[in-house]
Amino acid sequence: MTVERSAPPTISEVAAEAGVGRATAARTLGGYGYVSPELRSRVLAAAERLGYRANALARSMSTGVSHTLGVIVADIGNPFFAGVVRGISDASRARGFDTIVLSTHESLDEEIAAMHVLIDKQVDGIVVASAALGPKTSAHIAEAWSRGIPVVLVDRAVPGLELDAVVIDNREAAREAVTALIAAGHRRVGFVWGPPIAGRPDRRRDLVDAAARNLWTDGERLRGYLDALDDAGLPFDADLVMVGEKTEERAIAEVERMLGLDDRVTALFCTETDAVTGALRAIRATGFRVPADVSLIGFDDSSWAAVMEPPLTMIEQPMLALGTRAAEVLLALIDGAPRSQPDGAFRHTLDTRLVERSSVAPPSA
Amino acid sequence: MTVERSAPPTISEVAAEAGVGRATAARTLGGYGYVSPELRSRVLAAAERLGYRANALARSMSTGVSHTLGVIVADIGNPFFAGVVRGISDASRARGFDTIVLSTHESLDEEIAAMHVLIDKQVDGIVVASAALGPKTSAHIAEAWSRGIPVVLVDRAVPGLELDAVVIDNREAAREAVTALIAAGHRRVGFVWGPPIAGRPDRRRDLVDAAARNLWTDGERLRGYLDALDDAGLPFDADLVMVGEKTEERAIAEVERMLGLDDRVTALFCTETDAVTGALRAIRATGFRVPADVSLIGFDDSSWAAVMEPPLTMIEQPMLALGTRAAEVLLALIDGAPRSQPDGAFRHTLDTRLVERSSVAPPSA
DNA sequence: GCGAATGGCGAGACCGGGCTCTCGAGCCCG
DNA sequence: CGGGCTCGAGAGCCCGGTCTCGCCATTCGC
Repeated sequence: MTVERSAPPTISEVAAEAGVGRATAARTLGGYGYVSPELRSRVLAAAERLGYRANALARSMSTGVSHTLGVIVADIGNPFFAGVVRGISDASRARGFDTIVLSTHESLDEEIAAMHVLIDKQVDGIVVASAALGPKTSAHIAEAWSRGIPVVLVDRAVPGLELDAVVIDNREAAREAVTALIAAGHRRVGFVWGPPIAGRPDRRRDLVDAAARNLWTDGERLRGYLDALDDAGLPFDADLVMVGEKTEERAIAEVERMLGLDDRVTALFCTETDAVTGALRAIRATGFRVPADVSLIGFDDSSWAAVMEPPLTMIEQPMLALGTRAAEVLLALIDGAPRSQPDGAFRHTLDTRLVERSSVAPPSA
Repeated sequence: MTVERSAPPTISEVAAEAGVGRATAARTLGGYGYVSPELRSRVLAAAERLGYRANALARSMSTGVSHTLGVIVADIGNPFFAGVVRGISDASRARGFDTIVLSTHESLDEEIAAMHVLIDKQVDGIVVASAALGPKTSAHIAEAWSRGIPVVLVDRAVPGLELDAVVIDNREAAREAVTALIAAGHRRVGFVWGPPIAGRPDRRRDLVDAAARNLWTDGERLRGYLDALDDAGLPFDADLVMVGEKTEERAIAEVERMLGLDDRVTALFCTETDAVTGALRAIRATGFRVPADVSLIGFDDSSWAAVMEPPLTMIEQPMLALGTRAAEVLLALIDGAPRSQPDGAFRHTLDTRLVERSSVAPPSA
C-alpha cells in the first residue's frame, strides 16, 4: 500500500479553493455566524473535495475548551477500574467529550504527575480515584481546582477534601457482609485483606488509626468489619486480620495461618477479587471446603463467581454506574452548576448489593 | 474550600515578571536554545512564583506534535482490552506519550467516528483493535495513514490491509487446544462460540466463507478448530458449533443443546471468557460434571480459572505484551522507522500458552 | 585601533482556528 | 434622490506557545 501523505488542508486552503474569504469558510465549517446558502454550499463542496477536517487543537486554543476529560485511576488493567472508565467514557462520549486515561500504579507521585499532564493538556475536567489520604497529600487536586478545572472523585473519597465524590458505602457494605457471616453462626471471621500498612497492630485502636492514615476504601471496609463485630458483641482478634502488602501470595499464607489457628477462622470476608482467589487457594490447600468448613463472602462480583463450585456470595459494586455518575457530576460542574452543598452532600453514594449464593453456611460444629 | 480561580499565567507574564523578553522565557521554560545562567534562574524563579505550567495545546500547535497516542478498542470495560490498554498506556507513558482511549462497542460506525476524533485531536499515532473485515471496510484506517498518522493494529488483523499488526496466532492456539481435547480421546468436540453470523450454515464451506466475512479473531479460532478436526480425520458436524449472537444466555442454550444430542458432545472449546462461563452453567444445569462427563478448554486465562473446581485448562493470552508491543511498534513508526517489510512481515505474532490444569480428561465411555 | 567574529537576547512571524468589527452593497422610505 | 438600515463578507487580532532572524555588545585578530 503506497500511501501518499500530504499536509492536511487548513481552513485557508478550503477558503481559497472555494473562492471565499477565510472568515466565511471558518463560519461555515465552524457552524457559527451567518453565511449565505450560496457560499455555504461552495465552501462545503471545497472542504469535501480537499478532505478538510478541523484541527481540534487549534480550535481549543481559541475557544479555551478542549472537550476532553481526564481520568486518573490506579490501574486501567484492573477490571474494576476498567468498568468505571467504561462508564465515564460512555457517558462523556454521549456528551461529546473524549477521555484521556492515566494509570498511577497506586503511586501518589505518579498521580501528581498525571494531574499535571492533564492540566497541561487543558482538559475541561478530571475524574480521579485518588490515592491521596487527606488534605495534606491532595494539594495536586486543589491545584487543578485553583486553575479552574473541576475535579470529581470516584470510588475513593479523600477525607477532609470537600469535593464531589461518587462512591459506594464501603463501610456499610462490609458491615452487611460480615453481619451475614455472623448471622449464619460464625464467631471467628477473618478479614482479608486490609490497608497495606507495615506490621500488624495488636491493638484494635492502633489498627484503626493506621487504617485512617491509609487508602480510604481499605479503611472503610475494615471499619465495616469492626462495626459488624461490635454489633454482634464479638471480640476483636488481631490474629484474624490480614494487613500489609496486598498480594495473592501473602493472602494464601495469611489465610492458611488463620485456618491453622487453634481457634481457627470459620468464615472469611475478602475485600477484593485477588483476596478471594487467594483465600480460595489457601482453603483448598489446607483441605477445607466451602462452605462446609469455611464460609466466604467477597467484594467485586463477576461472572466467574457465579460459576464457582459452590457459587460465591459476593458484594456487587456498580462499576459502570460509578463511572457514568462521576461523568455526569463532572459535566454538570463544567456546565457551571454550583457545587454540591457542604455538610456531606458532596458524597454521591451508590448502592451495592449482596448477591447471596452458596458460599455461606453455618459453621461445622 | 474557597478556591480562587485566576487565569493561568502565560509565558509572557512570566517574562514580564522576570523582566526579560518573551523569547528568553520561552527558551528557558521550553528547554531549547541558549539562555545565560543569570537570566535562566530569574525566569525559573518567576515561573515558580507564578505557578507557571506550559500549555501543551499551544505547544502542540506550533510543533505539530501532540505526544498523544490514540487507542480504539471495542470495549475498554472488557478485561482483555483493559489489559491491552494498560500495556499500551505503560509503554507509551514511559516514552512521554499519553493515551486517549475510545470504545466502539464493536460498531464499525463508532470506530470510524473514533478515528476522526483522533485525527482531529492531532494524535501522533493510533493503535486500533479494528472491527473492519477487509480493505473495503477499512477506509478510515487508510485515511489516518494518508494524513500522516501511523496506525498499528492490535489483537485483530485486517485481511488485506498491509499494516503492522500485533497479534497472537488465534488459529494455531485454537488448533492446539482442540488437538489437546482430541488427544484425550474426544471425537465430539463442541465449538463455543463463533462469528456472530446469522443462521447456522450446515455445510462446512459455507461456514468458513461466512467466517471469512466476519471478525478476524473469531474466524481464525474457528479455522483452528476445523484444522484440528482435519488433523485427526474427524468429521465436521454443524450441530457442534455455535455461531450467531455472542451472549452468555445463548451459549447456555446452545451448549445444553449440544449436550442433549443423541451423539452428545463430550468436550467443549470456548473462545472467550463469557463462552466459558456460559458453558459451565449449561454443564451444571444438565447435571454433567467437568471433566468426568465433559472436558473443557477456554480462551483468556484469569486468576479465577485457576481456583475453579476443577481448575480450568485455559489458553493464556499475553494481554499486556500485546499492548506494550503495539505501542513500541507504533512509537518506532512515529520516530520514522521504515515500515515492516511486505510479505507477511507486517505481523508481529506473540506467543500464547496452553495452561494445562484439570478440566480435560478422557471421555467417560 | 578598527573591522570582524562571536555571543546573548528579543522582536516578530507562524501554527490553525474563533470571533469582532468594519466596510460595502442593497433596500426601504420619506 | 438621498439618508438610514440591514445584511453579508472579509480583514485582522487573539489564543500561547516555537523558532528564525537580526541587533547590539563584547571580544578577538591583525
